[in-house]
Amino acid sequence: MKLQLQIKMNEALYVRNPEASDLGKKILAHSVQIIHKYGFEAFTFKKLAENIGTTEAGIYRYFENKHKLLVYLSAWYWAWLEFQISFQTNNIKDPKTKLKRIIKLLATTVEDDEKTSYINEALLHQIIISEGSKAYLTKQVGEDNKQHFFKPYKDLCAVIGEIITACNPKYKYPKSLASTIVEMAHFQNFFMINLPALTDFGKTKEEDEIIAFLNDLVFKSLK
Amino acid sequence: MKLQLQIKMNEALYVRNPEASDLGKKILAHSVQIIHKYGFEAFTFKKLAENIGTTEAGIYRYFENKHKLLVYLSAWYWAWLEFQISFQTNNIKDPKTKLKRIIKLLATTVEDDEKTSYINEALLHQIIISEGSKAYLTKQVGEDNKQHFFKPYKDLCAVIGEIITACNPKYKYPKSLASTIVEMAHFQNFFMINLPALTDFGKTKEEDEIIAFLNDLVFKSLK
DNA sequence: CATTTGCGATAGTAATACTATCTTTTTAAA
DNA sequence: TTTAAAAAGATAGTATTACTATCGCAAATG
Repeated sequence: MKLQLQIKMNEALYVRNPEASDLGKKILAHSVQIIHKYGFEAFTFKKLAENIGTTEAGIYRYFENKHKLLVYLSAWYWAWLEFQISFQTNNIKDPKTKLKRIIKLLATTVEDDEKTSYINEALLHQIIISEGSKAYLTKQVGEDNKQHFFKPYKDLCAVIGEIITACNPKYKYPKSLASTIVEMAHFQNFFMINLPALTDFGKTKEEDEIIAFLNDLVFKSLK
Repeated sequence: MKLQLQIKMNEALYVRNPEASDLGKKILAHSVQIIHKYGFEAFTFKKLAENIGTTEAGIYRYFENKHKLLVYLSAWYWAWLEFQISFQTNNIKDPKTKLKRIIKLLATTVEDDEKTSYINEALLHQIIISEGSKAYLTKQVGEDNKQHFFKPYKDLCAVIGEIITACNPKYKYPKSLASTIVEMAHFQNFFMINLPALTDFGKTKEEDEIIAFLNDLVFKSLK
C-alpha cells in the first residue's frame, strides 16, 4: 500500500478544489511544468489549457486567475515543506542540530516526492525560488493576507522562530532571523545561478556553500 | 546656483534618453507616481500616457516596454543610493562605523532629494521595496545581466562587500552578506508593514528596529 | 533656409484575461 | 435502473493590453 500525502488547502484559493478531480490534478501538474519552463509572466491559462487538452474556460472553473494559482502553488509548497521538516527533524531533541537540519532542507534541491503524484516538487522548488515572492509582492497583499493565503509560509517561519528561541531564549529577533534564512536560502541560490557577483559561491555553484553561509550567519547570531 | 545630480544610465535600457527631454522626465516622474499608487502589475503605458497627457506611442519612443522601464528605475535607484552612500560615508575611516552608517541608509525611508527634480526618491524607495526584485526575477535575467542592467546593484553590493572585508579580512562570505543585508533591509520593511508575523517589529513598526536587527546580524557575523 | 528631431494624432493587430451559454458526458443518489 | 445533478467540453464574445506603423506639424539646429 502506498501512502498518499494530502495537504488541506485554504478553500478561498480556488473555485473548485483541484485535488478532487482528474482535470484539477492535471491543471496543477501542467502549470508547474509550464511556469517552470516559460516563467510566470509568460504563463497563460490558454497555454495551460492547450497543453492539457482542455479549454480556457475549463481552467477558470478551478482558478479565478493566474495570481490565485501562483498563491495556491506557493501555499502548497510551504505546507509541504513544513511537513518535510517536521518529519525529518522529528526525533531530534537538540534545537541546534534541528536548526542545522532545517537549514539544509531549506537550501537543498528537493527531489520529486513520490507521495504526491501530480506535483513535481523538484520543479516547484525551482519555481518558488524565482517566482515565489511574486505571490506576496503585490498591491493586494493585505487582502490576501486577511484571507490567510500566506498561512503556510508564516507557520513555517513561526516554527523556525521557535527553534531559534529554543537555541537561545535571549536572542531578540527570532522571527526576523527565521524569515531571513528562509528568504536567503532561496535568494542566494537564485543569485548564485543568475547573478553570481552577488554571492561568494559563483565559482563552485555548490548548494553546500549556501548552507555553510546560512549556518555561519545563524549560529554566530545566536551565540 | 543649484547642483544637479546626473546619473549616467546604461543606454541599452531606453530607446530615447528620458533624462534628455521634457517628455522623458515626465515619463520618469509620472511612472514613479503610478507604479507607487497602483503597483507594477496594474501599471500600463496607456495609463501613463493619459496621466501625462501624451499618447501610448509617445511612451514607446522612450521605453521598449514596462519591464525595461522598471529595470531603468531600479538601476537609477541603486546608482543614486550608491552615490548617497559614498557621499555620506566619505570621511569615515573606521570600516565598522562606515558599515553601520550604510545599514542605516539602506533601511531608512529616504526623503525626496532636491538634487534630482523629476524623480521622487521617497516614492521610488517604496517602489523598490515592493517591486524591485521583479526587475531580476524573470526568465530573461541572464540576457539582462549580459547587457549590464544590474550593474548599479552589483556595484553597490561590491562596495559593501569590500567594507565587510575591511572589518574582518577573514570573514568568508562578504558578498553574500552584502546582498543579504541589502535585500533584508527591504524585505524586513515590507514584512513589517504587510506580513508582520514574519518579523519582530510588527507591534512598533519602527525602522530603527530593522536597523538594530541588521547591525546585530552583521557584527555578530564579523566577530 | 533647409533639415532633422521630437511629438501629437490616428489606426490597426495579435494576444490576454476574462465571461457567458449551451451541450454532452460522468457520477452518484433515489 | 432511472434520474438528476455535477463536471467537462465546445463555442462565442468582449474589454484591455501590448505593441507597431504611418503621417504631419512645430520647434530647434546647423
